Amino acid sequence: MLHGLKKRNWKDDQLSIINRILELDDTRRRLQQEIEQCQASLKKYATEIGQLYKEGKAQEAEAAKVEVASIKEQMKAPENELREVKTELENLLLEIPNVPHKLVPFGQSEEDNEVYKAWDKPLPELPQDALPHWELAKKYQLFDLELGTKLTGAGFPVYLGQGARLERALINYFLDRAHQAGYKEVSPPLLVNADTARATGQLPDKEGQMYYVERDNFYLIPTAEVPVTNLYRDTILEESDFPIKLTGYTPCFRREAGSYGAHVRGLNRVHQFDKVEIVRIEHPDNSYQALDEMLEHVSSLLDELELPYRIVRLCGGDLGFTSALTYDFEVYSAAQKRWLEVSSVSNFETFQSHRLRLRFKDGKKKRLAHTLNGSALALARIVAALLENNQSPEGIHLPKVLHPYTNFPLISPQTTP
RNA sequence: GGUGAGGUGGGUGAGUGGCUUAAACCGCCGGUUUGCUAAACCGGUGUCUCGAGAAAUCGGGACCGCGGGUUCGAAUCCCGCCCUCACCGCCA
Repeated sequence: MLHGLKKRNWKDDQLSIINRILELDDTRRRLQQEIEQCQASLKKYATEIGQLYKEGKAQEAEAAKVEVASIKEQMKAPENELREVKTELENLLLEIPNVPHKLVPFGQSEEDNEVYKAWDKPLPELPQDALPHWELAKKYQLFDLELGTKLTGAGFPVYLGQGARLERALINYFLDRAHQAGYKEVSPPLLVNADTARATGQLPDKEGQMYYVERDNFYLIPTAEVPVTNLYRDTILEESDFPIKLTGYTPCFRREAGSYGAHVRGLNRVHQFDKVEIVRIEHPDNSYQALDEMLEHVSSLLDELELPYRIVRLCGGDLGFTSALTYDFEVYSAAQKRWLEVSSVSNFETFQSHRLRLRFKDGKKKRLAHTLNGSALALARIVAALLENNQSPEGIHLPKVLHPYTNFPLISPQTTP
């Protein structure tokens, strides 16, 4: 475990909190035993006193009460100490991220991520006058960022006409494909309470990333992962319930403080975007096979959309707090000449299920299940790449697989808006 | 938003201070009987946590929506909160 945490570039003083936790846990046990012993004798006295009163031995009962009072007095100190120890312990435990899987490479930042599956065909080349997607959006009136700013603020795009229809087409296409792959569709609430946000690990780590509705104490979901995975909070499954495969479309809301400039132009980074998520709850023995299946699923979507992509394995420095192993899918955006992250597929092992109290019966024992999820897919950047890579003098050609969904094969000024 | 009624185990549901170790019924698991199925009968049937043990298991503690309080003793009494249902108001 310590070796694993070093992959997250933990310094020695951070590692020492592990020792502190072990120490606190010992104290906790000792105090708990001490208190429970007292409780046991209090229980005995209570029945005894009841008995004595019934027999009319009031004097003896009074004597016993004095005894009880002294035990209670004696319990006070350990009780207070236990409360403190428990609080400190819980706070420390919430600070511990998931332990990276053995495949996770060492590294500081996304620079150190490992290309797991490269794009082995030539990358598309566009003519010199090729436009980035935010220019194309203006040209064909597909979405409008300034209108969004008027309604809300920066980072809330308004999709219009063919842009809005393309958005809807992609959602339906992704949902249908997930359905075909055996995922059960869920349409969850977009606001969740703090318990829900904590169980999937958004709280306390990503507090600042979520929009918060103070009046009702609700959080706007940053991803469908949160409500969908939480369907199984406080659940005990049978082994025969596996695998559990869920999918859901939701808008996702992210405050995304930080990072400005060209990289966040257009749809590259927005506060609200649409996403179809796939979630799996698996037997620990099968979770890595499930992860591979999810990679296959996402790959097949990108193949069908005819987008060039690569898969990278996140290094320790880039790995999310809750994840044990994450693969990112990056689509090549020809006009921007850069790779855009469009999907992130992760195995959380027992990290979330511990907080979810999501277990299954393994014979007589109960064990924590494994949870996984992945974007399949995130819309905004897919739209960006589709627009840029498929631009041509006559318009933007959409991949065949989308035609039944859009009812138009080409985006052009001539197409019905 | 207003008024009222409620929240008990997998389900229904009894339980107004100690006889509750939460009744009873249903469900589920095991067994007996029986050509098979069914029925009947018998036994078992929660979660968390601490300790002992190689394990089966055994022992302690907590848990009747959540959190406090009263009491020697709380499912039961008191206070706060959350939620559900019904009706009214508003409304896609």
